[in-house]
Amino acid sequence: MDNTPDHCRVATTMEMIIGKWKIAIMLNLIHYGTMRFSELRHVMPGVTQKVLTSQLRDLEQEGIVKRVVYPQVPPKVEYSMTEYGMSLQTILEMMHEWGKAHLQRKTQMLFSKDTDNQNDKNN
Amino acid sequence: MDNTPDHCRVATTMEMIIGKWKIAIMLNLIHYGTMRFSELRHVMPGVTQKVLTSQLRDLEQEGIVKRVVYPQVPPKVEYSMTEYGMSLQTILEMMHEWGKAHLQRKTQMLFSKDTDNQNDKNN
DNA sequence: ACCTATAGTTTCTTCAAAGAAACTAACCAA
DNA sequence: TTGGTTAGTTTCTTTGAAGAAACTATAGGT
Repeated sequence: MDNTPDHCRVATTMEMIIGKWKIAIMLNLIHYGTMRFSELRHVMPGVTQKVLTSQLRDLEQEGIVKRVVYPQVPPKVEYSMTEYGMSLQTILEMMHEWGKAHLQRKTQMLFSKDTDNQNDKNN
Repeated sequence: MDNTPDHCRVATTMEMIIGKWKIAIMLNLIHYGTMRFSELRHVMPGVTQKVLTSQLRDLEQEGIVKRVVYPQVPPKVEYSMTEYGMSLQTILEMMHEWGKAHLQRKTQMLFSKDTDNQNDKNN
């Protein structure tokens, strides 16, 4: 009675955090501690500068990621998880584990499909 | 060295599961056990039939949701989490909790912004 | 003959997120 | 003065997801 419309809003909240590359960014920052912009780009080839920037801005605005600019030339900007952001660590790592297992499961299902007809022959 | 490109793929996997309404669907199914199509629609006003159907199909295809059709007129179709889907329960509930707290935090920040200037007066 | 209920499907439209590619700023080194 | 480095921004295009609204199938009731 008080938990029903809840579900919707919570999902909405999670979406802010889950945007194509945000999980990957956070996992990398948790793993490496602190990273420069170019390092993030390096461990995540496939994301464009524009998108990476905007995802980082989003996370920063939510208080999950901290951005530190060093006034140098060439520029140096370091990103890291805030303490608040770290409250997501367990969830993110569970997602990571679950996702890995899920991929394995799907791969297995592809193989077992091929051998499905000859099921008891091969074992 | 073996965990870097990983992050990308895992995020990709999670995306399949996180699509606008999927978290809400799963949380509801976990909470209520088994639900008819119309019941899902009822607890999630705001989602159209088309979208609800397609999200359910996705979840079904991933082996997370089970769909049971009763050959009746008018039709009766029941949805529930599979055992495999239930392996997401902990993650989903943690997301639920975290999301709730996150919303509260943001609400608080809105209020505290108003009173920020008079900070030590009020306490 | 018509209405109702349930669980969809179909078609058309809209919109935001994402991608590609080029451009910028600032300073240093050769 | 040309080039290199880093961390972006800008512009334009593409794509996919989602929404709105109407249509479908089927049987039982009146």
